[in-house]
Amino acid sequence: MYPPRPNLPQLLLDARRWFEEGLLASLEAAGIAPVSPAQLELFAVLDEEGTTVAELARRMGVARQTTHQAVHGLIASGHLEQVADPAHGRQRLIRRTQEGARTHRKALGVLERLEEELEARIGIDMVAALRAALEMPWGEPQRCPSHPSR
Amino acid sequence: MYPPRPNLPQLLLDARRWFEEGLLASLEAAGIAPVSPAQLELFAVLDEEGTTVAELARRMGVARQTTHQAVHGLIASGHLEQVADPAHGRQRLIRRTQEGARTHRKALGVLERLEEELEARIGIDMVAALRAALEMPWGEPQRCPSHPSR
DNA sequence: CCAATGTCAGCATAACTGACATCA
DNA sequence: CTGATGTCAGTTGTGCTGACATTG
Repeated sequence: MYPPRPNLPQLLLDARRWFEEGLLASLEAAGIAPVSPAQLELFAVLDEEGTTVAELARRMGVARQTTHQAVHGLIASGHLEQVADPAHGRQRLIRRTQEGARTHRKALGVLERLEEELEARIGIDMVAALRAALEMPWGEPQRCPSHPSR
Repeated sequence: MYPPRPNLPQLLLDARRWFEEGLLASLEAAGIAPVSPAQLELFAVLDEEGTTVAELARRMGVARQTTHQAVHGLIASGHLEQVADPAHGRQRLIRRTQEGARTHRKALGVLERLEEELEARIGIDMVAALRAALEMPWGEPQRCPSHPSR
């Protein structure tokens, strides 16, 4: 074994991949119109009433422009639509279309299944502990000085 | 709150970012020659004796070509070197240079610190539980049928 | 011949920054 | 004017696949 103790970032990435792969494979198998990982992440931060692009960007923690790109793709594929916000002239709300809602439900369902499957594999309390740790507020990623090289 | 219960892939990604950002910021602050995230991941799977590119690729779970790219960059920046494997003519072993070893140690040190910092913030047993859950063998990401749309 | 390896080249995705017009 | 927003454009990083020569 090369590292006596695998590093956390690596483990986190692997875990995320596990979900991503399962999700994409399942959606594809279900004949859902192809949706990219980034687009799926976008669905997760949507709400019913409709939201602005800038707000979505904040929720995802990425730049406005990045979100814009993903939204654009989903509008093109018919999952989202833009409607003018009656209250604020300049803003446009992003909402799911019927098809978007269908895909969204499907995706959420698959995630549920994957989580249950994981519970079956590593134990329900393991998953609960994982969730609990991840849901805690970690605070800012702080640059630690790391002064002595060892 | 938009989603009553944040989905795991999202949480995993956020957690990974927390480490990534802290690591990169710390290394930059320490005046280490710039290393990309992917290159850092590469360091994690290196060993002392030297390894082939193909082996590194397997350890990282990415394509041989992807690994080759990262290795190339690290050779260019003086962190790695290629030496011919005396035993197998066609293979070339990838090893750290002195500077590579220095950077590696530094990176590992920073990760330690970050993990300790996290323990201080969310509790040492939370982190232990996180590690435990992530280190379990999750098995294949399985495509779950998810037949009923609701 | 076959399989594994190292390598080059091209492509897709998703993040970023910069820039700019618009509107409250 | 200022600030937030929506949008276009360009760039970078990182993964992929395809292709091919080499070597055991």
